[in-house]
Amino acid sequence: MARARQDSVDRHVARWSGLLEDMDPEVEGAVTRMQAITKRLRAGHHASYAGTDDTIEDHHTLHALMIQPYPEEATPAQLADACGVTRAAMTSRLDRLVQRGHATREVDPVDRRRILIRPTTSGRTFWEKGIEAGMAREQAAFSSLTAKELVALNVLLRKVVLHLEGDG
Amino acid sequence: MARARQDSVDRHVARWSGLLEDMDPEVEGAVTRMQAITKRLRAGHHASYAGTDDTIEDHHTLHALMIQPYPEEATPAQLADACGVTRAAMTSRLDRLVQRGHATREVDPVDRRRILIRPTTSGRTFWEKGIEAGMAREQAAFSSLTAKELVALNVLLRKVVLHLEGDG
DNA sequence: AGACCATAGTTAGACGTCTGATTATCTGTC
DNA sequence: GACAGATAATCAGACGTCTAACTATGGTCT
Repeated sequence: MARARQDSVDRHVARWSGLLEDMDPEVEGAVTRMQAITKRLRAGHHASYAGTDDTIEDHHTLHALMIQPYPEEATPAQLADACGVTRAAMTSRLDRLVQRGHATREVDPVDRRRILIRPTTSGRTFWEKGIEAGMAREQAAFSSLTAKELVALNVLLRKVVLHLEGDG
Repeated sequence: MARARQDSVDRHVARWSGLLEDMDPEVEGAVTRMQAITKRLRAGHHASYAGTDDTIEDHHTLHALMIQPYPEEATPAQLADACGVTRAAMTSRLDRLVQRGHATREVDPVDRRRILIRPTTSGRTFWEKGIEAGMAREQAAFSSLTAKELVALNVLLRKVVLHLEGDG
């Protein structure tokens, strides 16, 4: 039976597992690997916008807008929740998005405290191009897993996420 | 056979999988779940230092210092690599660490361009206390998985990491 | 020795996010 | 109708990181 090769995380965990007797190497390995994978993906996404006026944050905001139940309209608060950032952060994200012509701000005539954000044609084009490239990078990152392994991975991750979400 | 319950990621992926025909829901699910898990862990670590003068970054820096091959001595460049931040960022991290009495800066007498960082007694205490609490949070996050499942998870993640590391 | 390039650390300025305060609008109650 | 409290968005100030430029020291080659 072929023993799997060691990755950098195995070496990392081995180095300090001796110092800490109550450490679970499998937990530390899982945490460290997930951090490494997500960090790598984030760096890849970010790098793909280098040299342009747009950023990965712009794209993420626009993505949240496009997949809303009403895809042509959302409030800053909804987008902030969808993106997992504060409303203050969303304000400055929207400043950029509007300034670059990817979205519009409009006061809600029904409730004038609210602002309605809508994508422009330019915004939709930007989103579509970016989403394809982003998915390609993510699929490349997981190309070493078979379809079955990918399903198994999600079964395990889903258990963790459900637990973190409070077991509902 | 019991169908696993849906988590928020299932709903998230389902909502926009209709809009994008060339999306792989399993890849998107794995990416989104890993991001959710690491983000939650990061928030937990960060929150555990709220109300103190120390930060999770201080602790991470000190951790890198403690697990170096020569655990009582490292250069800023080594720590920056170990922490995955730039040297500029490490400079300001070390400013804080030294100012708070957790580490010392010393010019290397052999190569006077280099600075040697060493932990103080206070730094070691801070590291030990934090590492225990941090591991407890991580183990709690993965407590819904059995030991076998945790191993299986790492087998899958290791394949991904090895691939990202260039297959060596 | 002197010129040249590489290396280690720091500094300067920008960016994105955060917390907490502020302004404007809506809702419910007297 | 007026007032108190809730809600939506924004603003102000701080923090941590980044890139790029800068200073100081070490190594190499003629």
